Amino acid sequence: MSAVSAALFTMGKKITIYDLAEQLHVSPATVSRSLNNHPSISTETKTKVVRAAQEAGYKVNKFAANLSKQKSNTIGVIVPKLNSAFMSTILAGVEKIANEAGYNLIISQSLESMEKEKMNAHALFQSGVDALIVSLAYDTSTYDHFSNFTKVGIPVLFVDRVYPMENCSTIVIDNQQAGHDATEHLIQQGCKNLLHVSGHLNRSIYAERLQGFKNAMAKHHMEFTDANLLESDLDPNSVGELINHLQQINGAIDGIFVSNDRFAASCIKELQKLHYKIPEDIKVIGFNNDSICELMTPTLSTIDYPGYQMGVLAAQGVIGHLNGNIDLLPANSISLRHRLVVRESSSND
Amino acid sequence: MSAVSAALFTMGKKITIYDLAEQLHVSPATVSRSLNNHPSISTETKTKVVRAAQEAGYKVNKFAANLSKQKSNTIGVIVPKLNSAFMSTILAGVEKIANEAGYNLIISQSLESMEKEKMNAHALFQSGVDALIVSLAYDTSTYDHFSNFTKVGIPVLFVDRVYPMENCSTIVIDNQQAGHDATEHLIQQGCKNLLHVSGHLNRSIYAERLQGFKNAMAKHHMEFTDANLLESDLDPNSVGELINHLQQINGAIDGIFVSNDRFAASCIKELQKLHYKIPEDIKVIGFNNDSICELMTPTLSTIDYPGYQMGVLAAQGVIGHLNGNIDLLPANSISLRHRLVVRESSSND
DNA sequence: ATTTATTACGCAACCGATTGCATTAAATTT
DNA sequence: AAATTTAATGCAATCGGTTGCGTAATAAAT
Repeated sequence: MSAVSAALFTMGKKITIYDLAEQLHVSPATVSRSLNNHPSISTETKTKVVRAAQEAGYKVNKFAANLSKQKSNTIGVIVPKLNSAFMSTILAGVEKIANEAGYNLIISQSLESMEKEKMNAHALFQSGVDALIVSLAYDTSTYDHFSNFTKVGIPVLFVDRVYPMENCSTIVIDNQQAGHDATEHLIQQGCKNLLHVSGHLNRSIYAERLQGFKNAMAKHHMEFTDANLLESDLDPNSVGELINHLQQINGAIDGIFVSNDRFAASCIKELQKLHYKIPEDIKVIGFNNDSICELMTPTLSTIDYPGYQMGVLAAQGVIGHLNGNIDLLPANSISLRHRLVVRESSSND
Repeated sequence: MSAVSAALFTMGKKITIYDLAEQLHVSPATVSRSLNNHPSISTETKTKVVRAAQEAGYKVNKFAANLSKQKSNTIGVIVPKLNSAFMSTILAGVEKIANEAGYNLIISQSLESMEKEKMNAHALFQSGVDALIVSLAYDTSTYDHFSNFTKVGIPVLFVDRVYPMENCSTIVIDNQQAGHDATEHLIQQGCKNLLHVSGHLNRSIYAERLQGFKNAMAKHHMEFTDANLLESDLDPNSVGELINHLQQINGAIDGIFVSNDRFAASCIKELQKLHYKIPEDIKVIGFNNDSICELMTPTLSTIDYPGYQMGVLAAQGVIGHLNGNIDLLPANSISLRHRLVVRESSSND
């Protein structure tokens, strides 16, 4: 390292391509092209420039680069809640890929509110993200706040909590089949009187799981009535609703399919307090394969749900599209495989 | 909305201050100042400009604004893992405040590796973040990658997994006191033979908790030996080490203080498999007050740990500093209150 | 040796907003 | 009425890269 550049470096002075250009007696254009490995620059000058840049501790000014390229190298993400096991798993997958590809992530949470989701979407739009990955809030019912993006060609990709918008791909699992599998499992374990504890049915994932539940019942000649369904916000504080429901219908429920492991865990805990034996009296199956499943007593049967994979795919999808590589986004919907995981809470022995 | 601006709007054409300037027969400077509510612009023109901007669907180009202001309105965050209950809780707090204050968050995870942490730090530096919030990786042992920031005056704030760097504030709890409290609780419950399962001791939080553990033992005239300590990576797969340790020391451990609820849960589960009764044979206390504590059987005693608050404070700290409001950053260290939570896993009855 | 391709690089406009320094017009003071 | 403030706005440079187009120099073709 030369004395001069060492001095500049330690001084923390931000050096620009103009500085390099001057130092090397070439034009800023040449410096820029060299740094970006442009074909029309000789290998000789290229290496010269690159080395000088290194020595001088040169960093591109992203603002300037973004401005002229009209591209931010940033992906926006909106999730309902950051502090949810499942969502943070998706995020971990997204981050892994984005980071490897040199993309930044701007992450925001809607806190399950459409209003905040809108605000986040606008903020991200302003920030000039190159793509948007979204998992919808509970109560989102209009979707205009995403059309800003699609209108100007910014890809929007929905993950898990999806909505079928024009030109937007979705990454999901086959929730209906999964719901069916969970339900059929309970039936096969001998349950005669089923209950499905669902999330808000305006979110398609829950509606589809319910449909799977109904299908499985029908398949096994069981009649579905209101008594078989409890729609919940799946918040731990709402466990009381389950107990109320059980008392109201006054039927001996012997199998419960809960659309979420966390809430299933809370339910089991509460049922145990009321001296129900799980699985002897009531068999329970959850959804997600949260790490909590194996830590509970009894361990919780569930549907394994590839959150990390979904995140990975989402990131690969948008980045592949942006970079013009394998472009998954023309695909309307990508559905990942789920898996029934049988544990103690639904087993007979 | 005029026909012209409506047309522009639907066309998705990006309109600039120059467009507005032309349309209104004023200079771009006036438009810019009006939009930024600069005092030297008459109220009349201000409202005129603002309204026109609204109608035209004008959005500032952040790249350009960032470039000229040399400020990104973005805060960088590096956490060890996104998909950790505790970290995502911190993040939720950070996001809440940042979002309210109009700041974006660029989040990245080090995956407990110093190398990735370095790369993330550099990437964030490149991205021109205005501030950096960090929770350190397990194996981080050098800290130069943060001095780039401090050198050019970008505030760096450590949360939870901290390191005392020149000019960097930290947000923590009193880990030593907390470790002491947890330990003393076990002693008061009658435990005579303690074990502390710690995380890597090169992370100060774990070293401090261990110190608290030692202090409590000393206070109660118990001698600390190697048998009383198991250093672990706290990964669920490492539960075997605990069992090995118990067999090796061949002493009837009757109280375990685990430095992390998740791992405590795994330990309890494993101990139960080996027919230990918790709490009768062995009392256990964890750390964090993870939501899992209340879902386990037995419910897990722990130290309540204000993760969300830490996130909130971290964000408020850097933003307050950046905006020149209440500036917490001169404070070397901010310590939040912890709380002993006694549940079944450590109770006598 | 002359013409035609290639290669390597520089010029200068551009991306869109910000801001110090005039400048003009209106208001106030002397 | 002349001089001085004050208020409101415009000029033009600046932030740091990027990139279309032109050009000089060298190589290849005729």
